[in-house]
Amino acid sequence: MIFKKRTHTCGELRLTDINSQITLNGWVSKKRDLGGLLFIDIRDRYGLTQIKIAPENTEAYTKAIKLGQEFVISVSGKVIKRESINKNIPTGEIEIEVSEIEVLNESEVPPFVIEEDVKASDELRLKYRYLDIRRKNISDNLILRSKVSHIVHRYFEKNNFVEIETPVLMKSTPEGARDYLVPSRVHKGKFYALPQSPQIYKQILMVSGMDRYVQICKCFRDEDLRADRQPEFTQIDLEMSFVTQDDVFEILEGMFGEIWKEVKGIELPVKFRRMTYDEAMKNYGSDKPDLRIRGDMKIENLSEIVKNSEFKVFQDALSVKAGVVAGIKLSGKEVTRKIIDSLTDFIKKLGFGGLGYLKYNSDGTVQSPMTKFLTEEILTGIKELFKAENGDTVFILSGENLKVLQSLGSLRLKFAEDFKLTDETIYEFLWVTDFPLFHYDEEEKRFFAEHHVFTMPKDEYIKFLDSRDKDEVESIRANCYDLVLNGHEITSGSIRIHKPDIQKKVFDMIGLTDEEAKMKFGFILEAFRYGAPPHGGAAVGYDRVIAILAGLKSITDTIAFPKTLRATSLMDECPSEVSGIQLEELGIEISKPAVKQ
RNA sequence: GGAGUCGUAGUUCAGUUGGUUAGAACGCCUGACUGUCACUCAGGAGGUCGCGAGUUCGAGUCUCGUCGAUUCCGCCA
Repeated sequence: MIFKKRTHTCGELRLTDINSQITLNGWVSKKRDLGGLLFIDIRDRYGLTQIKIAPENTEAYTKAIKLGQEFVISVSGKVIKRESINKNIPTGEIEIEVSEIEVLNESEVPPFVIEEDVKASDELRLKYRYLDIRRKNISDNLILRSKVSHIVHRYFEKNNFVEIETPVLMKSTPEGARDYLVPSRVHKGKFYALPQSPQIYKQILMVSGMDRYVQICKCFRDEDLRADRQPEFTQIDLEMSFVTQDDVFEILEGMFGEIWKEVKGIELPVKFRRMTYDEAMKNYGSDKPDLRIRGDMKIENLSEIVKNSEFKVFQDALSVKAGVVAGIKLSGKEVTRKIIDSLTDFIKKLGFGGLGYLKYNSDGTVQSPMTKFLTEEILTGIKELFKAENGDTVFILSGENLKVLQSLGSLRLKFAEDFKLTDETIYEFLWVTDFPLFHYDEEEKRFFAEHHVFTMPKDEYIKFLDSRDKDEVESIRANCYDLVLNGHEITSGSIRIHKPDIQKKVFDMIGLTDEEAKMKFGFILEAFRYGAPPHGGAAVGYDRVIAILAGLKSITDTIAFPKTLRATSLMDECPSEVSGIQLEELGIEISKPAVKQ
């Protein structure tokens, strides 16, 4: 098909282009028919330009009058100054006096109007994603994503990293998340797995001497989804040899520094704040604290102050070994009966009997259902600890340590949201370090690796690898770290075990026999026997980073073709059934679901 | 796997205590209008109230089931 190709995009013409003869290609966005004069906004991904068609130009006018929304057109004409300026768009000072118009393609009436402030539901937008992407709000995210990708590639090349592609069809390793499986036709009854991350390959590449590896890669996890979790997502995956934790931090700080500088024009600190996991849990009840919250709202431990209290709820909590009484202060907000009730509801859903509170009224009195159980000394102690002033409210929970801290952490976030205490204009990066290596699972009565089985314990804890005492084992801290941004985990990594004896002890701890270890991880263990260098790395949750840069709550709109929470694609309707022949070739039979009565 | 919210015109929504012919806005179609930019004005078409069952003289409205979207917990780095 021959057509007049564009000389400019729909976003670039300005006053300086006046009198130029130009051609634009794009979509009909809006038509304003004044009976005689006809104005049309023509759109492409660069912007919007108004074209003017006068009835005197009979041929162009007859064509133009019949144009519908989303028709694809080529218009040629002269750039002229507008009689009345539109300040809302960059091309608002000019318009095109059309001499010639060509319809390149017609369009059916779209199922929703393509405009920035779209009214359509997510469901409809996903079904017609190609129309959704015509909206600037979405296309800008994809363009941003591409820009960051270029920055990342450039940065790592400059830092002497090698970009290596690792297999998408790999061996299923049952540790961690559920794998997506791909049946093998050649080996009936056997399956490949799609990578949850290229973890094992990148460590083997370190054994190969590749030294500094990076890859922006797709990862897959067959788990239930959330707003910030898609079944397939993207990581910036990296691994380095002969490094310590600080070297990995430095490389990533540099990377985020460049991204923020180029995308946001913001200079990030050269080094990010750091906090240990234990500090984060103790102060914020979370391993990914949001540090943007005004007043910080740290959790305070009240166990010492109330230990002699006769209040039964506190006594019960403190009588068990891991029991604690702790609280959090909400400053200067009017806490009504209604708010207390809704907070109590919130806390009850987390498994508590109730929520204690001390409300310091403006007249100096203290309002609380607990005052009658607490002595003057205790009340003073609490008030002093929190530096509570009139108008503040202190909320108190008691029970098992971790649960109390996490729940106060949730409460902290809820306060931040309900009372708008978060400074949305800043970016708070934070390294959380020294994660526990293991946790004990009460149901399965065994230890599990907190991060993954190749994580190196910190030197001073290696002695506990032979212990089986729950407290001792759970006290082991690892060379394992997360990077947290505004309360979101955006990077996770560790220094890996490169010594076979330590690796064996870790396998022993999680109850993996030599034989099982060999079956699951044999190839990597074998590789490690041939001179594995000390190494470590991390993986950056790319979709989340883009979402934060774009100011989005969900990662969905950072992805061109995302899936729903039930892991389907509404546009192409996958997953879908396959033919009997396809199944037969794979040696697969579908078991019939039990008929419901 | 569990809990919540939502599902009514092409779209976004309203629809009272269960009661006659289910409404609005935008979009669409027709007509008028030569400086609009959310153009304006006049008229018109457009409905399996997600689907199925039940209660009832009568269901968009109540009950149960089911499907889909979404938020959270479990799960997941």
